[in-house]
Amino acid sequence: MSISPDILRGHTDAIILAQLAEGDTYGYAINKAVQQRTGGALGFKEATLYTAFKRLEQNGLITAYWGEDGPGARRRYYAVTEAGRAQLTADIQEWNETRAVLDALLTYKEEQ
Amino acid sequence: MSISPDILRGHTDAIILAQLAEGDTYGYAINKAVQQRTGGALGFKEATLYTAFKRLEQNGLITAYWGEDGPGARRRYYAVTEAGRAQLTADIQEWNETRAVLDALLTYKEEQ
DNA sequence: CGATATACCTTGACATATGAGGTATATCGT
DNA sequence: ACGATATACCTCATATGTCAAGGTATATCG
Repeated sequence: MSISPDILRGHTDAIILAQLAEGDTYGYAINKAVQQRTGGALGFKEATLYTAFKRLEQNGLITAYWGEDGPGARRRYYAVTEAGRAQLTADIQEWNETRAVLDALLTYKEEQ
Repeated sequence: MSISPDILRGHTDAIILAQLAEGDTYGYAINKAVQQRTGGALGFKEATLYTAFKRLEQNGLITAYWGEDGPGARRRYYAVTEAGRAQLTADIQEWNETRAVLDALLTYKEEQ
């Protein structure tokens, strides 16, 4: 089983911000990194990814620039802003709260 | 901070099914139970709740009937079906996978 | 006897993920 | 040399679920 769209929803931005917090990178690489880190359990559809970049940039959470080197010139790199880092911190906190809440509501069944 | 709509999305049905798995009950009571169990961190908007009941019933995961006793006659009770129990099991499994994936992608920051 | 809690429901608006489609270069095997 | 695949970007229309806003009615409590 993999993660459904409705479950992914709301976490996309946080995942991207978390990747960018480790250093500037570009869309394709972010997606590969996410796939590797999750053992293939989670990956973005391309439309999801680029929609998210647009949204994050419009919200001032990331900035974008084109690569300058030869073969990487076609890559669009992203950098997280200060506001983006603050948002990531808030997102992680919300995730911790979400995990506690859903564990309380869903995991009782395992105890039976 | 409380759980945002986009984070809640996709978990609503599972939460309702989990409540119904403990015994038949009705909308208002489900919402109160969820609020109590989460210390107020999570509660359904009424429109969300009744939209979910409709969806779950159409998908054959729950069945509905009106209460028969005096003051409870206005209550619409729901019961989880076999398909609903199977769905809940799958939902819990997906939640466990989601928790592992998001912990891997988001919690690195705590280690710094 | 007025305010609040209980209890149900519908409709339209909104945001996000995605399918489907498009463009172009680099790399690798044969 | 060249076809297949990977890399790398993008847009548009659509589907779905949550919610704000609105409505109705009974029960309870001060």
